[in-house]
Amino acid sequence: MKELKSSVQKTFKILEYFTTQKPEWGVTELAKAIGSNKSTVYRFLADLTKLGVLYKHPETEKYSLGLKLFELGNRVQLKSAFVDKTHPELIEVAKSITETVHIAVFKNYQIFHIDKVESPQGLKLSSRIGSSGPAYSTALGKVLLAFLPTAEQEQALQVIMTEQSPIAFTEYTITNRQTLQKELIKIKEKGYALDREESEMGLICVGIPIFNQHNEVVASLSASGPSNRFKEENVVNYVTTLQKGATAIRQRIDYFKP
Amino acid sequence: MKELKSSVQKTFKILEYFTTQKPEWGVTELAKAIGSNKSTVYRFLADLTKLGVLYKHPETEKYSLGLKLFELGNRVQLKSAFVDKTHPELIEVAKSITETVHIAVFKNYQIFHIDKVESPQGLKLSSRIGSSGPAYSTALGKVLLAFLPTAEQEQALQVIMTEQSPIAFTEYTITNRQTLQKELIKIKEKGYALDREESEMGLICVGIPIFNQHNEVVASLSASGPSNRFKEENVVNYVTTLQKGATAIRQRIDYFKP
DNA sequence: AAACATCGTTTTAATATATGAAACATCATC
DNA sequence: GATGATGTTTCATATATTAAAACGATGTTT
Repeated sequence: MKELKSSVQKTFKILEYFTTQKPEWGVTELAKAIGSNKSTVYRFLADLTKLGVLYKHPETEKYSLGLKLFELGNRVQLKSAFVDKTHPELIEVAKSITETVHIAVFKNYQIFHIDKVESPQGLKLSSRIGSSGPAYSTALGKVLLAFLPTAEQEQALQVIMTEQSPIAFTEYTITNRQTLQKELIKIKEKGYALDREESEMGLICVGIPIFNQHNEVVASLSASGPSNRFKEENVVNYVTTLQKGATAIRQRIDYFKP
Repeated sequence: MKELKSSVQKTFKILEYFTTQKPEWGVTELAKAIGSNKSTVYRFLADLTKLGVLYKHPETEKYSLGLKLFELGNRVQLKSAFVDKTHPELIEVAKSITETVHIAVFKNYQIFHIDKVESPQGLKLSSRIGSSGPAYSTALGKVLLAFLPTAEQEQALQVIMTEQSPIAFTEYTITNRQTLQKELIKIKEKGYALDREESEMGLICVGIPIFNQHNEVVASLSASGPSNRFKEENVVNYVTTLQKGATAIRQRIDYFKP
């Protein structure tokens, strides 16, 4: 904590420790994890709790993220001006496809999941809304890359290949720049991206771009399911349904740009 | 800003200024509004932007709430352990009722909207997820109050009547403690609350409680619509459908307590 | 039941960080 | 090209933040 200059940074460094994997922390525990003084962390937690940013469990005395963050999170424009407007359409698409449907945007050279509607069927994905993931190994990511303006795509590929040093999650993951570039060209031609077990064995995914009324890619839409259920011959139908959804979304979001 | 001691408080005081009504701010403007120095606010905004908590529009140079808050907001347990699990059920209820459906919890003696599914029909409410509102003038609020343990209800009524000094939004709004208390008893007997234009003229609302597996009220569920469409004879049907939803939700949330 | 841990909380003086006035930069508009 | 409105940087000063230590409460071990 010595390296951090401003209290603002310290505040959010603390909040970042409250993850899905570890949503509850005690003072001492957290101070140890952050490598900071106990009383310093104590004061931060106390302050944040008073504001409702953290919640202190009456019995366990452990802290977790509070309603204030839920409140602020819902005020973010991406949520109020995009997700809220597109969600009903997502429900429609999911109903018609009967597989899990996702929307993602491109952020920091990664995909950022902003909404999903889960398949009513047993097998589901476990992606979290508000979570990030690699762009190179997913249909959502590849399609976002494919429809980026050339200069931006160049730069994105550069960053992905150098700073992220792609990991082969499965034997099908594309980790090579040339291969990815060719794939992106093909995606742009076909209008959709396919991910056949590139990020996880047994998982298949189709993704299409969502354009705003300036014809800029603003997000991508996907359907995904287990490989045994996700038949080759359905892909065309999925794409058609997704595109119908994308068109409807386009009407609703005006000139939105994330 | 002089009165505020910790930077944590200053940070969230700043974030609170980014509302739905005014989601974008410039430095000078915001400094004036807060009553603080320009360069101080500038540094806060710069720090917050670097962290992704705020977003600085490339052209307008204005600041707005950023994706980091969306991310953190989705990690709040109420969202990940409650809303995510209950949302599909909400969709079902809304589909079957064909009116807007809401879920709220009780917080700080107010109702806190945590999820909604809008009616596909033209006329809609404009409540925001993550927003608070009075408990005494809504079906969601009255039903939450009605099923509170006696001691807590006492205290809640006390706070509401003294600190909130109820406002008569319409001629039907209950602003009197005795009247409200009688109403709560009736609600508990009947098992549901009705709001006939008590918070807004032309708006009718039915609400029922959601219990967890310890039989504690954890939330309330409502259907609402314009008075011309919302016929008396449908209320029973609505209640039945809502209760079916509440039962399904109860299964999914285990012993959740907000 | 005494001794020992472990946790949250409070206190303190030392110091690092936040502050605000002023100057500067950039951009419109007049 | 002067004027006024932005955002941004600088710097001495004031002040909030820091960390060690002590405290109190609770639970665990011997």
